[in-house]
Amino acid sequence: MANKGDLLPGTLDLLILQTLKRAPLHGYGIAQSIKRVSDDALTVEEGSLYPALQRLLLQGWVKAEWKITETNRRARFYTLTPAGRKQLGLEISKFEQMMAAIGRVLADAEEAG
Amino acid sequence: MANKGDLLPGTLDLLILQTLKRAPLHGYGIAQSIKRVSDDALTVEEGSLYPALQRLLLQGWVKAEWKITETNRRARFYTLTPAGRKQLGLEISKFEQMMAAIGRVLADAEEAG
DNA sequence: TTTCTATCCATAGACAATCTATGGTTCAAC
DNA sequence: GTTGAACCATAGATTGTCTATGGATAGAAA
Repeated sequence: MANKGDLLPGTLDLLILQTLKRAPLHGYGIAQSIKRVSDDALTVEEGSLYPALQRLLLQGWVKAEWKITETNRRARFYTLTPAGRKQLGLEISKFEQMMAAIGRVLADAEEAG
Repeated sequence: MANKGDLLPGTLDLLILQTLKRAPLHGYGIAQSIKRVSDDALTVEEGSLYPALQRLLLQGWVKAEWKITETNRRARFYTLTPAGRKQLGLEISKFEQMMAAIGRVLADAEEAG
């Protein structure tokens, strides 16, 4: 089974927060950015993205304001809050610990227990 | 939100298959092994483990037989099948691709788009 | 001989996170 | 005036993991 989806479950918030760390962006732009920066390996569906943004708003990790885009449209721009920046740090370190742990399991060859 | 759990969603099958690659094991032993090899960073709850094993059985990636343990108990020993071994390879490479992609996003600092 | 702990099995139900599907608005190009 | 891309957003299905529960047995300790 594993994951049939477009990204690893549990990593979406991390990806969004990290993307917003670079600069405030609207939802569509966030999805584009993640796709582009990951060389098309990660695709965030809108049905995943907007609920995630709602969660992040509720947590106070991002804030949103309506602005006009370069293409002259109304769009909600999301900005990382200080709390969000802190949260991003937490998630990164948690994620790295996970990766290290999984790496140990994958690297494990053969020894006594 | 991220993940409150004990492991990254989407990685459990990978961890189980990898653990069984070393040697056939019963459920309890699989959980112990993952915990030990990961230096206690990854804990697989029984309520996660057994449903996962059922899925793996259904997929034909592992097979099971009742045996007697070293401690003289009846236990179901799970063994990786050839298909399971192949699947493990797939999941590892998929996982590594994911990690690389996420790594690119995390490493991304500041540039035009 | 009772009781406790560790070893083992397994399922039901809750919950969280993502995806699919849908529907809508507006700008710009044709 | 139609099309397509840029944008928003929600409902419902699905999946995966966790919590909670329940049970059996071996061996040690009391």
